[in-house]
Amino acid sequence: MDSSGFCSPRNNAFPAGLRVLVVDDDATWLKILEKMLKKCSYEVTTCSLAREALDLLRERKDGFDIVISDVNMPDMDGFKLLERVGLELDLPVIMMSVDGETSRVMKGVQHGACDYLLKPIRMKELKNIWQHVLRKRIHEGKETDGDGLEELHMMSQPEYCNDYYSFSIGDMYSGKKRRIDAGSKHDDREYSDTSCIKKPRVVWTVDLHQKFVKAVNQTGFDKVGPKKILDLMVVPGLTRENVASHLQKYRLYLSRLQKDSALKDTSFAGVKRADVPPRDPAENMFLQRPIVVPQNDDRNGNCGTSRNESPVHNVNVKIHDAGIKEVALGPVAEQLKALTGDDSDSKKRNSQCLSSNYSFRLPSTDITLADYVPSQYLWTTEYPQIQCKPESISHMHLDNKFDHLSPKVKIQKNEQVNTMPASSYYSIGPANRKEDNLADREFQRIRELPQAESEVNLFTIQSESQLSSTQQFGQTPSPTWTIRNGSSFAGPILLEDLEFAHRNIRLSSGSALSSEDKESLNNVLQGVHQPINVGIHNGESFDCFDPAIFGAVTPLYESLKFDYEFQFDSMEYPVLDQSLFIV
DNA sequence: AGTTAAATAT
DNA sequence: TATATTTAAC
Repeated sequence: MDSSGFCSPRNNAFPAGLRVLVVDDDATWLKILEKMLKKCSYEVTTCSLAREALDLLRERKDGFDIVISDVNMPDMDGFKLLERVGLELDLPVIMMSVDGETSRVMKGVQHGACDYLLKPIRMKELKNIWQHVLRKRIHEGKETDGDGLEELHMMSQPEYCNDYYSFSIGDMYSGKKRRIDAGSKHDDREYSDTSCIKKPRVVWTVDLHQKFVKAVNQTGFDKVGPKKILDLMVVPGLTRENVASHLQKYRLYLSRLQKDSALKDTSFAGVKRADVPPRDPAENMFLQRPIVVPQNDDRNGNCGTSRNESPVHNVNVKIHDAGIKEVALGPVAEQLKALTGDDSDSKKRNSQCLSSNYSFRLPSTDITLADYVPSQYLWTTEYPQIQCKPESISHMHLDNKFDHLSPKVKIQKNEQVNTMPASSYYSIGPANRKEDNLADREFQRIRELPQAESEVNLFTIQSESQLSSTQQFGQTPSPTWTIRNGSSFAGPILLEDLEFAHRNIRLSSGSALSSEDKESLNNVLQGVHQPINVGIHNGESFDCFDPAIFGAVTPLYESLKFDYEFQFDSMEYPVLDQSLFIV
């Protein structure tokens, strides 16, 4: 009604401040509640004494919209206060206490409490208290038009204004206000029923996911829980449930990888993987490394899309001052087993199976990238950092000014293995160009190869560069890479396959390819469902960040493990889309 | 609180 | 239709 500020026209602007009076003798709780309520964009007044509260309410008759009061208070029973308020002011009152003793709750309700909250109180509970105000008004038939309703509706999506954080959940909501204009169509039931309040969906941007992974890594993979991650992430508005959900998905993705790799192992006749000395499971976290990408003009990290567009397109990527863009790398398949171990003593066993040596061998023929690269895995980042999912390829073509630099690679849509990121965006961009003689030589070689042969050599060459990379790491070079034709890949892990393929694509197109080369690449990558513009451009470097190698390179691994800001000298060790798991 | 699975939204 | 995310349930 008019008496309430939050409902009146003058308070049209969001966030509308529902005026809440909090009464609690416990100063700590008072503080906490105040903070939480303010986060909800409410106008908060606190009071440590029931009598004081009563006085305040009487004094400012129309100064509050709702009262939240603790049950146990020294000077006056919370129920009494409740009674008084109900009698004198007819304001909705929410009672709260630490215990949920039925009789108390009952009493509270009987005395007219519109709700009974148990401490600790969650944000979402507070967030929705406005409903009580509205409901009461509606029931009293005092609301006139839908004016107040719409305003209230907006409040269901409070913005968390916190200067401290670079972004808030509010920013991540897909269509922040998408529902508002549709408000007129909603019927009253939606507003009077608590269960109808829809929670804005959290969009797991690259940025957010990075935080997530970082948190996971900080704790230790086998120890993390949603709560811990949530705390570590420090993202206002994000809930434990959100994190739990993401974690679930993450694990699912990982286990899928594992399963696949296991399958491949089985079909891997003859060659057996040599187990490496077990390491601390805690070590077997996701490998994470920044992908360093030269940045052109897009410095704000919003790649190619504006806030208004579908959230999925809104990929946030951290950009360093130097104009470097980095994207978190996801997990390496090899290390997944630790995660998904379902048995009690999984730790021990995991530590053993985690880091195995890979020995691929391979026939160097009949390779079809299409067999190894599900379309979902295609990264589509291009120079002026444009990201899009496969379905949006056409857009990208339109947008990509550097289109001509990238060969059009067509990839066949594959089975749905490891499709963690159906709607994921890979930001695999070109790494900084640093002199890589080896790479140059290889490019050169590719260019010189006859077309037919070059197809085959894509892999061979890769294997060599791989080898050299390994050596750079001070590793014992891994055996020759081998790829079988057909659907069975000699390698142990799918992720690797993908990465491998990726690398090869990049390798093959990383240099200024001749038209023949492009053509041949197209031939290799045939079977097409959707034309994909693989974001490749000149100066791309090679990636040698391979699990096979990594598994054995403890030192390096260690150095990377927790260091996300670490400016990886990635020019040498280009990147892999471990960011596969970007949602 | 952590997980898992069902329900929804996109 | 397939996924991503939220809810509910264990």
